[in-house]
Amino acid sequence: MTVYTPAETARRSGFTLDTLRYYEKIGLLADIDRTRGGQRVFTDDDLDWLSVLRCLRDTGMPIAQMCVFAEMSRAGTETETDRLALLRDHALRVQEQMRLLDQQHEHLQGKIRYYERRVAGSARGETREVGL
Amino acid sequence: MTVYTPAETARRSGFTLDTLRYYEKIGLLADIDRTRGGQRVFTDDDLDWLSVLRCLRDTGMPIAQMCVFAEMSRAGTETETDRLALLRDHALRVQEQMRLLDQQHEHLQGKIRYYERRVAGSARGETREVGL
DNA sequence: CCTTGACCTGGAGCGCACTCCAGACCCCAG
DNA sequence: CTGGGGTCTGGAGTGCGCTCCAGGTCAAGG
Repeated sequence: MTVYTPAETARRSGFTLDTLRYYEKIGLLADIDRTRGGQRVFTDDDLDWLSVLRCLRDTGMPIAQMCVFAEMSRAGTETETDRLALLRDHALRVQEQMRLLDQQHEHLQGKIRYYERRVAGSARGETREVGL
Repeated sequence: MTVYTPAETARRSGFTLDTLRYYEKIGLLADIDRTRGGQRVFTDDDLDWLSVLRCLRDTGMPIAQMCVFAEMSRAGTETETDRLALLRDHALRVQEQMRLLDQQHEHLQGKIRYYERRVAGSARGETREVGL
């Protein structure tokens, strides 16, 4: 069974070491193995869990809710329907986020085209900007 | 020419009144008209500009960079190529953001399907979770 | 053994983007 | 003309998610 040093785990997960320690402190990461001396030892399972945390974080879930999810994951199989509900709920918000991002990206592209026309125009000595 | 009260502008732009004042204070909003008494009066042009700010904000541009863009927009036509460059640059980041969000949304859907199988399974008395 | 770089803890500090507040002023419906 | 809700300013405060630090311990190569 492969294990990883803190630094290696940071590298692989994309979280800083400080963030990993922080996540453990607030209960997002539980039961991390230690050496006799007290240094953390991460496993592949830990990396898998970290990839879930990264997914939730990158999709904008607040840490408080991640803690709820982590807590439920520790609790046992009877929380699975709740976990499912939480994830479905979150997925809806993510979809809304994607919709908005797409829409604003369109707006941005429109602005860019506007400036492209202006810049091309001014090369030919044309004039002033008005509004959007 | 239509004008709007602060409250109406807040409603239409989706920013709070406090945020509008904050934006004016830091220079994202300049030359806002006032009544004799000193109260703000917003125009359609202001609303257009606010929709640009909203676009940039919603796509994750830091306020500092929005200030740069606002500054350039005030400066005159000779900054237009720079404005274009800034927006193109930002659009690239937005595309990367969309790519990541899409990918993590996939990950999330995978998790959801996993729990759907588990929940369906446990209804038939099956057993324990392992890993992802 | 010794060095030296990685790692530990608890707790303070930070950067961002607002958000709230006190105390005063404005303005319009009645 | 008055009442009350909307708005003003300057400045302090908030919440989030880390990030940094001091002062010490650990562990692997030479």
